[in-house]
Amino acid sequence: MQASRSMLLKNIKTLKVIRSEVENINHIGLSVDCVIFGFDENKLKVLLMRSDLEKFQCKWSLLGDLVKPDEDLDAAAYRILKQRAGLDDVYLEQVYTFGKTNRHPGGRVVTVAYCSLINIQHHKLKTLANELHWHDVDSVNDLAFDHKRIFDLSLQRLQKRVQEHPLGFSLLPSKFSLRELQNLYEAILSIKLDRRNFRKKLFSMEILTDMDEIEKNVPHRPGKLYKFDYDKYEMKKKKWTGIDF
Amino acid sequence: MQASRSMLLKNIKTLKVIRSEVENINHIGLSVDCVIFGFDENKLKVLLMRSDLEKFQCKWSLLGDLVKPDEDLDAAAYRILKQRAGLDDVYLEQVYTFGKTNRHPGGRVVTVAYCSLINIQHHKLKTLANELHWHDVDSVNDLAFDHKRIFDLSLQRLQKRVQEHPLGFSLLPSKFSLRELQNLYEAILSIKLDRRNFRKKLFSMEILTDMDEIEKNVPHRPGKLYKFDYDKYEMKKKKWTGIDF
DNA sequence: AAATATTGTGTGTACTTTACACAATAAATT
DNA sequence: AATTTATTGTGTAAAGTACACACAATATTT
Repeated sequence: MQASRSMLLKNIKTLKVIRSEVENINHIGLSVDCVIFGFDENKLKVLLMRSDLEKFQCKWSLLGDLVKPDEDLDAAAYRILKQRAGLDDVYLEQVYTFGKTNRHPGGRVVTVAYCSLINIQHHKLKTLANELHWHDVDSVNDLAFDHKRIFDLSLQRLQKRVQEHPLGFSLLPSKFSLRELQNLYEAILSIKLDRRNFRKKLFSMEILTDMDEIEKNVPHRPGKLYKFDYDKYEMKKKKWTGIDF
Repeated sequence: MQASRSMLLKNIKTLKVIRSEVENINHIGLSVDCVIFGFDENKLKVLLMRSDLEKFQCKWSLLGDLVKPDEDLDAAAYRILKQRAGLDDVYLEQVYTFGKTNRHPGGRVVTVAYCSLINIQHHKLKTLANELHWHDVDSVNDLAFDHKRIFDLSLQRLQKRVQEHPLGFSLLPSKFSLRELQNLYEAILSIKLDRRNFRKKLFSMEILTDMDEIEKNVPHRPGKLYKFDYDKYEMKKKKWTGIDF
């Protein structure tokens, strides 16, 4: 044991050289990929970067990187978001872990997907090492690695979560009209909603505060502005019991 | 590059000896932990094993092991279940990945939790290396590592999933009475349900087939037996659209 | 002043959920 | 054989929720 420790110290340089080989043979790399959703021009968007791997150089990919050995998994996700896009103050949620042996061309890498919803106006992106771009979700198709699958699952998860929890509001300005809110749901869920029933539903939930302001710079009758009241939501939210399938 | 490869071959034994050190310093270990739920005597149960680590020798733990470098993540989960409990033919579902740096005393190990529901009668356990036991879920409290947290989250996930999908049936014999089914839901969700409304709900879903048989060996009027019809469920299942929070 | 685009509002119908009580039956006990 | 016990099987009314649907009011642009 003592012998092997001193040998380790002597071989440290050699180890560094051969580390990539060792990793491929004996170890599993761990990465995080972030699927960041935004909403702009009535469309749901996803933030993508240019892949840094040669093989995939021309393709877009999710915002990802390897997790460091002394870094909490969640912390890695926040670091990556900060490093790749300069994003701070966003809430990330773990989605799923992808672990096929052949999913990454550079060796065995298991990746944990995280996702977030941000207001594109409120978060200015800092482009650093990598090129960044907001893509329409319906035109995402040819991503690097297995990122299309990761993206698809994240979108599916978002569609479910947005129906069960008041997440949608974080994609909008803090004051919004009911039309903006309805457009948001229609975009995320790819459905058409009845305007009267949508309003009735939202008002009956009593989670919106009337700001006594109206929209500006619209070429038609302006709508009233509201904000989402989280406390009211906490009071009123459904408690789930019983079968529902 | 060629030099480093031959060096790798020469040092392979040394590398094996020092691997655990290297792992602690440079690498992240990856494991899978399985949370297996069962149902017996009207109680929800979870399958636990004795920890193999010394420090935790007296504690129970989830069924887990390291993922092999050339093994798909899902495959590792199925292998572990087979090796630890002799279980085959069960459906596993990924729950969450736990990645705090300090979660495992033996070094950096990130673990992916999987969960499953099985019928205790239909799957005979094979105790191999490790002692196994079915524990009542409400009396689970002092597990090894962070397994209590993993268990808690898995139970929470189960409670949600069982309300949205017809998973509960896999915990029962293929022919069951409505009382057994109701007991199951009451046990998983820790709630009391109205018997008449429960029956009405289930019948109105038209997912049960009447087997024209009755219970045996009950000290009271026996109930009719039914089976779950997956095809009917597929036809009838809810499609979710709209806001629901 | 007229045209345009969108806001704001109400009602009836169908369906779903909930609360609640009593007679029928098989087994076990006397 | 009669009684007790434990549980099955059944219906209805009231409250709430979901859905389909049309028209007048208003701010902006032409």
